[in-house]
Amino acid sequence: MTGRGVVGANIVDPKMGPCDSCYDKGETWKLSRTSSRAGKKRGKSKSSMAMEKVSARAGICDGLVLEEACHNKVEDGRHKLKEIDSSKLSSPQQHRSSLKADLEPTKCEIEILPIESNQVVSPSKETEQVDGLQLARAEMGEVREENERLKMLLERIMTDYKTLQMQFLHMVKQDHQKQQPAAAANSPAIAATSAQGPEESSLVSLSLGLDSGSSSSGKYEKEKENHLPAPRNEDYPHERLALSLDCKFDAANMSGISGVSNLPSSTSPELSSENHKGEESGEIWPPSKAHKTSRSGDDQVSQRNPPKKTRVCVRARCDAPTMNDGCQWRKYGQKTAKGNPCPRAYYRCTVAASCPVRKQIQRCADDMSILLTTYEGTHNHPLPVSATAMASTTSAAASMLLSGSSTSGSGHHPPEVASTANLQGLNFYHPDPSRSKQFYQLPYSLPVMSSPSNPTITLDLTSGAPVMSSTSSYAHNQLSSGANYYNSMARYNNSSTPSLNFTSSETIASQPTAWGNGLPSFTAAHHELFNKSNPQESQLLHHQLSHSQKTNFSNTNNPQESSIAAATKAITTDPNFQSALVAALKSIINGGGGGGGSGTVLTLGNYLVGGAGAGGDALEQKLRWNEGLTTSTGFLFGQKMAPQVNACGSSYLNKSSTPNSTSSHHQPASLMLLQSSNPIPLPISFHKQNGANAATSPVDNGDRNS
DNA sequence: CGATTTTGACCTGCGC
DNA sequence: GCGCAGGTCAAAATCG
Repeated sequence: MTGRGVVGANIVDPKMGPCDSCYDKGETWKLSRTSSRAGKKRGKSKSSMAMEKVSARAGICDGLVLEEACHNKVEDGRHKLKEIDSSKLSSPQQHRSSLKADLEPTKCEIEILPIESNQVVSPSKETEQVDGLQLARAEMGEVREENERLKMLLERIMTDYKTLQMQFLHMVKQDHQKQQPAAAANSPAIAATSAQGPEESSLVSLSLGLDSGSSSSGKYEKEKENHLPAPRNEDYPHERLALSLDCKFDAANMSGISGVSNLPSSTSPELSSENHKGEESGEIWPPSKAHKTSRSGDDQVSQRNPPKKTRVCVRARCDAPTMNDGCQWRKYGQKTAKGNPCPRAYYRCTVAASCPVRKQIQRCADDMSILLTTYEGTHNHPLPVSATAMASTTSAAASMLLSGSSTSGSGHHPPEVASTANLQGLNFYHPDPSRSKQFYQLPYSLPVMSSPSNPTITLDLTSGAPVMSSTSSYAHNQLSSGANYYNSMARYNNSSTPSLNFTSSETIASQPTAWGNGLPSFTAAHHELFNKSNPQESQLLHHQLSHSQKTNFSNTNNPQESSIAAATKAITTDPNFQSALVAALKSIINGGGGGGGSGTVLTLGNYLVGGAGAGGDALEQKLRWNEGLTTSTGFLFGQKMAPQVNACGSSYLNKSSTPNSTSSHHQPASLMLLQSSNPIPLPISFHKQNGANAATSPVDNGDRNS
């Protein structure tokens, strides 16, 4: 659910496909004319491997159209491998011909064959060829693994697609049912025994005014992914509600209902807000902007950029003027907002000229060390790797916002009940009750939504701040004020924690309307992490945790403790899990760090591991597991840290300061992997240490803009 | 010199 | 209708 846009950006990169493809093709043809046979074969196998990858990716990008082709490739490769193995390859010539048949595209084969037929094989060359064969085999193995991974990805996408399809069909069915009001309204028994089956019927009857199909399907999807047994019917009320995570679907449903568009489901805040806004779908941006853009053509804009209303506010401790989220931003305005001495800066994304994403940055009035970054919109371009974490996070948060609004349906919960949640280990809440108008308020039924102009959801990333997502916390915080806000959060954290992280099984008891039993919640959380790593590692992690949770969950009276114990056990005792997690972390660091050169420190709770200059290997070496570590969920985000404690020393806070003066103090990045446990959160965070080249790292160079 | 930031003016929505 | 506040624009200033 999270980071759909991000994933899409990575996979459906319009630049990547063609470029790679062309390059690979060129390499293939060039290598086909070289004299070194082994090299030729290696080159060819690589190029063909790359071509296969490209074609497989293209299959994904085309929305599974080429799924069958990918399957065929995989099967074909397997078949050929078997042939190679079974033939025993009596001679080098046979080796070559077999490999050629396996590895080379037919085009290249035509060129090579004449050369081969005229060649006399010497003993030295023979060994060379054997080496080449071994290399080729290894490469084939890589190709096969890659194909397997792609296959898995395709399967997952197919699952999503099927789920979507089911939901769509269900919606259509519901529409039909609505058109027969007499039968539907007067005979609930009929509905309960409809062809949808007992599960879905129960879902319908238990619905809080929402389309049930989407959630149920989404639930099953999650169940599938978790390899969990199908839940019992009596669990469905919880699970039904827990499905608020599947906001994409709800959003899609809503869009269908409102007739806004036929766009596929998306987690994009714009789309969601569009759905919320209904007939206001033509509006893109705050009024003034919308008016101006409408002058240049409403239709164009509305098609290209859905309206942006949903906001995601990231609240993080950051002494630097801005939080590095990986994107490039250009400041276009600054305003002193009422009630906050610190001015608010307005940025727009400059990665793409037409990108509608904007953000606002402002210091928290109560705590100058806290930076409030409000994102609005979704990037319409491929994102830098370093930007995907934050993008996916905000997207997920926006999704949660929307899902909350959709699942609340005809809900009767007080606003504070719905206004706090925890997504992927993040804390969502209204940071300032006095300004609640601006912040996330769940509309209680779709048709009569009292949607604020800019519904905002806040992610509390203030490291060290307690997890606060409970109703009581918020209620209390509404009574609290100012600097005591977080203290009150800490105090009330223990009472009930309907958070989404997998430690919060207590949710069931304390707030059944929140997030269900925690297992799927944890899945949603750690998927974020897993998806950034090797899928196999992801699966391993996934399996380990799921299994541990399943095992311990039933044996403990306190589900929360059991979850914690399960995770702890999985983390601390299982070397596979550790290695997988290390690999995942390495993947994140290498792929998403974005800031070159500086060291990486892994923190588990208060436990520092790694050090300056620590790369992946160093991380792996130094990774140790803190006994106090109770959970590990998978949220990632980029954050800028600065050693200099100068809360308001940013250029936009102090005119006298210059970008140089601020950027030179930046630390390249901080990756926060969190999450926390109850009662005391133990964030797992990566801190890019202030290396000598920090100031010249790519991240730092971009900081000036962000 | 181009890109970016600053900053005052302007526009719009909303509450009274 | 008026004033306020949020948001944006665009010319000037600044930076690399």
